[in-house]
Amino acid sequence: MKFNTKTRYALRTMLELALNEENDEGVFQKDIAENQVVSVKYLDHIIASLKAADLVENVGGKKSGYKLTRLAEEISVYDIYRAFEDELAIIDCLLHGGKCPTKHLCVMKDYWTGLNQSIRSNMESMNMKELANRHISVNDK
Amino acid sequence: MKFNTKTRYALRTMLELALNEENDEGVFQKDIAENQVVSVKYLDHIIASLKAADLVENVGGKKSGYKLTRLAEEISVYDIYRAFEDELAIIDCLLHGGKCPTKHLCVMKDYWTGLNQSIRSNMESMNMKELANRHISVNDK
DNA sequence: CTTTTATCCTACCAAATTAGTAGGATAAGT
DNA sequence: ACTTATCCTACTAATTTGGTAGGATAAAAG
Repeated sequence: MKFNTKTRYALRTMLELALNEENDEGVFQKDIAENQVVSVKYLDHIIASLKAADLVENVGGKKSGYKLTRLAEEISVYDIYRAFEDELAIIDCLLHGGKCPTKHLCVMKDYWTGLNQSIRSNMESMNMKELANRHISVNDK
Repeated sequence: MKFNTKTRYALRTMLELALNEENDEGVFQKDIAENQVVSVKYLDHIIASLKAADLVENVGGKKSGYKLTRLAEEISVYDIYRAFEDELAIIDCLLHGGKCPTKHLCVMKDYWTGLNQSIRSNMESMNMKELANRHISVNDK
C-alpha cells in the first residue's frame, strides 16, 4: 500500500508551480529538478505526464518555463494522482469488469468500496492553493 | 495504490472463521480454499501468516480446523493487514528513518501523514464481528 | 551563424514485488 | 498400512518501479 515516487515528485513539482502562480515567466524544469533533488532526466517523465494530463504548460516556446494550466485552487491532489494512475481502485474487484469468485453477496466489497471512496474524497478535497498557503505560513516566518 | 491479494484472501478467510465463531470444531483449511476458490497451497501461505500474527489457531492437533484466537469483535481489518505488511506508510518518508531531501519544512509530508492516519483509522475501526453481522443480514434473507 | 542549452521523445534496464506453484515432511484418522 | 490435512521451504514467471541513456528539436546567446 504505497503511492509511487512519481506521484510524490509530481506533487512537489506542482507545489513549486503553485507557489509561482503569479510569476508570468513560469518555472524552469532544471530549477525544479535542482530544488527537488531529482535528475532532470527523471523529471522529464514526470512533467511529460503532467502535460499529458493538461495540468501544466510552458508559457513560451521550447525553452520557457512551466505554469499551471488553471488556478492552483482548481487542481486537487487527486487530479495529480490521476496523471499517473487510473481511477483509484484499492482492490481489483472495484474496477468496472473486475470479477469476484465468491458466490454470496460480498460484504468485503462493500467495505473496500467505502474505504476507496474515503481515500478518494480526501485527495479530491485538497487543492494546490491550500497546500501552497500552508507552505508559506510554515516556511516564511 | 493497491492492497495485495493475500490481504484480500485473508480477510475473506477471517470472515469465514468469524461466521463460525460458535463452531467449536473450527473450519478446515481445505473447506476455506474451496469456498474462496483459491488453491490449498496458496492458502497455506496466507494461513501461515495469520498464525504467525496470532490471529488464528487450530483447535486440535495436526488435522483439525481453525478458529480465531480471540473474539471476532476484537480483530480489526488493520490487524489482518498487519499480518502481511509493516505499519501502514503510504509513502516512505512517513517511516521512522525515512529521509526527505527537501530543504524547507515539508507541507506535503503533513498532508500524507493525515491521509495515512485516515486510512489507518478506517481499518482499525472495522472489526470482523461487524463484517460477519453484515454478511448475515445481507445473505440470509 | 554557430554554439550552447533546455525541453522533448523513445528506448531500455536492473531491482523489487507479486501472485502464485512445487515438493515433500509430518502427523492424525480410517 | 493407507489416506489425507496441515506444515514448511524453495522456486519462479510476470509485472511494476524507479530510474538511466541517447538523441532530436528548437530557441537564445554570442
